[in-house]
Amino acid sequence: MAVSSNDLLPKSRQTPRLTRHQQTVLEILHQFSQPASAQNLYATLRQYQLIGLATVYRSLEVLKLQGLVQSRIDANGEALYSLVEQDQHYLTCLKCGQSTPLDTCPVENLEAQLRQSAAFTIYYHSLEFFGLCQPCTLGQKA
Amino acid sequence: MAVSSNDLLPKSRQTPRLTRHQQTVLEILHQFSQPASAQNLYATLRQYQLIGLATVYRSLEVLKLQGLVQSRIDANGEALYSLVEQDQHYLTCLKCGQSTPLDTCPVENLEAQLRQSAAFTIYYHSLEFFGLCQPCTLGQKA
DNA sequence: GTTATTGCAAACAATTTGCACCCAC
DNA sequence: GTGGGTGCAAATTGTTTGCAATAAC
Repeated sequence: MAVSSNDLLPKSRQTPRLTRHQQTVLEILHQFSQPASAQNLYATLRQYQLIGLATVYRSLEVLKLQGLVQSRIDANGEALYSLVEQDQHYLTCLKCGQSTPLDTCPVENLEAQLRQSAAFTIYYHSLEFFGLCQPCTLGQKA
Repeated sequence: MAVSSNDLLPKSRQTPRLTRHQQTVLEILHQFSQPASAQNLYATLRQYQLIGLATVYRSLEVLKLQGLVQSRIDANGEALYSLVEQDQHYLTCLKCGQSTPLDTCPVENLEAQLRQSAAFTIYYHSLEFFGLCQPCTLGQKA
């Protein structure tokens, strides 16, 4: 575990006081290069320390409220969590459920614009295109 | 029920053969101006005909696969369904969970661009900004 | 007739909650 | 000591599935 969780805290917003568990959750998320489910995080965290599944959920909830962690729901209805620094732009197939990350972010301008407005404090955004991937369009998959 | 469900079918894609229930689901969704939960749709449909909750879910699943209906998960983890013609751009508060629709769509260009590529058939997209609304930023709510 | 669709009830699984215990300050 | 954080197990709840009855063609 090479990364100190302090490195993961944004300087801009008021530094929250995080518990040990919350910090470890951040660290694990940082080590994962992909969004992970709560159950997945739980299994991983268990290797390092005694922790309950409920605590994982509670920690993720706190971290989301801090704007440090974001989540999206995958094709199985399971929530996938990731650090807000990571991409949230996907092409998602309605049939096979596979999500392919997009490298372009076409909304940065609007986001900057919205940030100006005092009416809402933006932490992050999510953009997803839904449809059929090529194999599913051709009827090759379930 | 003034709207025939045939009016709700896009001419572009191959016309799917919809069951009576699936058609009624489309009609109800059309009457609702806002996204509705499956349970909500179920209650409404019950006023018109005998139908099971499972059938509502199964119908929505079929309609989603046709690209006629889209869903998103609200703050309570409940799926909200709507016709694809309707907006899918929100400002969502992480604290109180309220979603405010945006009127601008900054991604139409990219979507048109992506449609060119044969690698993915786009039905619709969803764009969501997450953060705190003004009352929650000021700590006035929960 | 054959096949897909349906309603109902039971099953499922992810998430949340109650509560006693423990730790930090 | 006091308040929040925690683990565990039970409860909750949206959604899915098994299956016999039914409708569609």
